[in-house]
Amino acid sequence: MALKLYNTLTRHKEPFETLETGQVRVYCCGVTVYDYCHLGHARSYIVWDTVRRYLQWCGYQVRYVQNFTDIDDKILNRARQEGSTMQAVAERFTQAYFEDMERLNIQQADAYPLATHTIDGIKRLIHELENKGYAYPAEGDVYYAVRRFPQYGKLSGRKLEEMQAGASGRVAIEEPGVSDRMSPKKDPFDFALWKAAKPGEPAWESPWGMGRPGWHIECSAMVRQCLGETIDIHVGGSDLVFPHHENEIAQSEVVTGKSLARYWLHNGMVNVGGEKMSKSLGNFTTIRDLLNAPNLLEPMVLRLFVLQAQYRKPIDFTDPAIASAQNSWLTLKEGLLFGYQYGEQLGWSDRHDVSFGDPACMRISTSELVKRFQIAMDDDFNTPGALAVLFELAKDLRREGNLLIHAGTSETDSQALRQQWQTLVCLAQVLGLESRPPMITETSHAVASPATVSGTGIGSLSDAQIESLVQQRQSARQAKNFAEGDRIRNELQAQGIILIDQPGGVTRWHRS
RNA sequence: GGCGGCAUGGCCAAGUGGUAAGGCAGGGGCCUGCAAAGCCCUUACCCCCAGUUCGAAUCUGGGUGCCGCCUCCA
Repeated sequence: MALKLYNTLTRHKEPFETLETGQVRVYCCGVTVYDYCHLGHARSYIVWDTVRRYLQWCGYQVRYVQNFTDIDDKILNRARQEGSTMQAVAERFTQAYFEDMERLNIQQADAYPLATHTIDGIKRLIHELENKGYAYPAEGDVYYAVRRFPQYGKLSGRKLEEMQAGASGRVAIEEPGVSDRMSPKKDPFDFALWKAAKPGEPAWESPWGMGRPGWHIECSAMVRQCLGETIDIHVGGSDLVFPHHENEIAQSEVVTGKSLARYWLHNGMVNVGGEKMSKSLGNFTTIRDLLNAPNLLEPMVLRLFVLQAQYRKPIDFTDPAIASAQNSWLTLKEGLLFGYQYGEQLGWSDRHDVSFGDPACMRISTSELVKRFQIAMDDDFNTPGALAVLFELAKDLRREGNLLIHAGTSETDSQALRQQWQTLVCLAQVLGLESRPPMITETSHAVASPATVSGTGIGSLSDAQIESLVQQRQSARQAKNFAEGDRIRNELQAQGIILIDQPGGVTRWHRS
């Protein structure tokens, strides 16, 4: 049993080996903070959070670093539009990022370096590149001379000769007189390490004049500063493979003479109608738009939606897909809440302990199901396979719960059920899927002993009123007056009271 | 044009040589006055063609279709 990961660098699944025993250093490319995060971002960070959780569960000590790009043309444009400043825009959307991620149960990184706080490291790196002859200044900019680095293209598997500069259609092919400023690049594939400041833009002093860093260089500087010269895992969206990660490698490896990362992992895109969700296409939905009114989607639905596909494959964001995930989550949630709902009835004496329901305090056996979960996750984080295990546990628990509600008892051993529940809670937590009751009160047994249930909802019937109506219905039914009996049941149902007729003429009830 | 990826039931999705996990949605039956719950049953020629093999969704070759990247990107 050993973890294997698909490494973009080699295009193979490889056994995972750490640089230092028991320690994993991970760098994740973060967002440019100029707008709210959309579902593409959600997927990426849910996936990497799950990878991190799994590594932790396997016993690794994980150091996880993720940057914020807080200087960029898009941020400046937004600031200009709003009559605001780059810093204000960046801070606002950084805050929004944290809010969104917290809802999705994404653990905080160990460090969040900012581009604007890494200027010294960036300048040092550029300087070293310049000294080694890989960077050249031009009109206040500094460029990386891509053709000097023979290994350029090793991550994305391309050769400069085979690429068609400008094929994406986004870069104006430079023709004399067309652009207002001819690029001073010596080669179209060269990229900017440092950009000369335009009037009025934030700028830092440097040996090349007032300016600001290019995009790619910040990650090279941050990895080096926060994690060291070689890290275990570098992750990000598959759209970053080229040129961003390729450029990071070119920058870092020339300076250090060492590999930047052992494993490169890339997540697949979120599609809409078969096309990539992106800002430029305008087909994006922000995380908050999906989770806030009017959708009021539980954040775990989004998490589940993402984890139901293998992380490298594209997923299609559609209404039916979300509806399906929503129902799936309901099933899982019922299982996760099982202990809270039925623990008392099953005689779990520690139900009111603070640690009840805390996965950290649970001990799960190495059952067949846990092994299956592990085998799935060990295979390049096969979360759909892992989820199949969770569903088996949850569905089983749901069945037991139904039997407890409807029959009042279950054949299954209480401790066996407890083991199942704890296994589910623990494994679900590895995937970041969690649910706890909104509040636990002494009187919140939703089932089993109606007399102790307190009706607190506005306009709800008291227990005595309910009992009385149930009695009336019993009488009607005994008199074969089923119309009246059904009328009373419907009336109660409208108030959220569910009646269950049992063999022997006993009617149980509970609030839904 | 170059590089890479994908194609499995109504929808989603695992599975990389031995005869198809799981989720969602549906159908039928038992039980029940009706419900609820439970139980049982139920839907796949794995894009096409050729090949290798005792045996292929899984390997090889050739098609077809879709997607991503080729300096904004998660």
